[in-house]
Amino acid sequence: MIQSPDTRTQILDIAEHLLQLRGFNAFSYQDIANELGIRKASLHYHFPSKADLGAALAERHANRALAALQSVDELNLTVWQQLDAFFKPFIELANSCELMCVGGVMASEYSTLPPPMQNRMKEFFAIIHTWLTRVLTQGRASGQLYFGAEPTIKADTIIATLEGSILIAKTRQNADFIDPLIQDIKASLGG
Amino acid sequence: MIQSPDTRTQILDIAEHLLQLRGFNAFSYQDIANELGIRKASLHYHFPSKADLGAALAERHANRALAALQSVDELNLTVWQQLDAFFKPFIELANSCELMCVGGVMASEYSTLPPPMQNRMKEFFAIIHTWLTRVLTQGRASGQLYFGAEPTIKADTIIATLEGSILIAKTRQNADFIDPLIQDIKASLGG
DNA sequence: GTCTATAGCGGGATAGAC
DNA sequence: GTCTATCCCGCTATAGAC
Repeated sequence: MIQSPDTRTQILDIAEHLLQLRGFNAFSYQDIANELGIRKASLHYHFPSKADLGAALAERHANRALAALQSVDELNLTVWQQLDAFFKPFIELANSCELMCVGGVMASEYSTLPPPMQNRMKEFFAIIHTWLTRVLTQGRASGQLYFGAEPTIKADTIIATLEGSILIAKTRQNADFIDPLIQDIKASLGG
Repeated sequence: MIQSPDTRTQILDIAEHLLQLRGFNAFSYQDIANELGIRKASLHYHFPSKADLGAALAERHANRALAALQSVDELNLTVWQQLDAFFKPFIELANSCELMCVGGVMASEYSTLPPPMQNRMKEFFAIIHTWLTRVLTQGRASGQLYFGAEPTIKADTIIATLEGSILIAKTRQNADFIDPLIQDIKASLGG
């Protein structure tokens, strides 16, 4: 049975979409209120300040990433399936040609964000980097992956490439390059 | 003999720095005026609207990139030296741990930018992609580079990785990873 | 070309009724 | 929890003196 999400969750969902579309500094409580169909003053009941809203967004995003990667771990997938699961959300964002990664947009606005948002954003990147480094390390040890660099560096390269691909898709309003680019990443891992 | 740049150029220089530090939507005419030591109203004499200023910034950046790459072409460098020259500005931005690439920050704010800025930003990326694709194509044809993907895709991968690296450095406030990451990119080209 | 002064808008945020 | 009403602020932009 599906119950409509509570108001707080709906606010977070709308805010997250606006964050990915425009960035944190370029959407307002008014924008959220318009979409949700309530008055902007009411939003302050749920999130007293925009910094509180931003911190909640960043925290939810880090928590979701951690949970999603732990779910992947529980599925007994092959290394290549694990990597595909990791790539998937980035590929979807690139294919949209308009949405930013929540982590990426917070990184690009870093210096203007309230400190709690900055810290949660760092957590997000630490989570995905740790996970990917571990998968790369295990994959190479088991002989399923072949690459020269240190796993921690390879993880940085891959995450940078995925984040950058989302930007490139926006600059071009076209994501035809994304599938062959993913193949290129896999080739660099011996795939 | 060094003459101090004209006011218009000084405005562009200050605005560019603020753009790289905070993004286009997060700096104001007041910020520029404070740094330049004149009143914000005076800025409108040089750039009637902020959209005009943004368009001038984006155009100058595209022109500079084109000129810089043409200069590299005239130096009779080896392919690897050409690539190093290409990587250099991205590496410097990553090492700053706080400045964004002008192109990258415009890409991340794309949907909120005035159309002339969007178009100049696309030009910038087209310029660097065209140049890098050509160098990769020639380098492989001459046997100096070895890689499997299409040169146009390899160029996308490299540009995405460089743009993403700048983001990663900001998330970590540390760029120790950047040199080995560059080595990893070179390794993917047979270096 | 730079100044003062100000218009006009939209932002985040609060008070208090319901 | 949501409303109306309001406050204060900073923003872009303009008018007109110098």
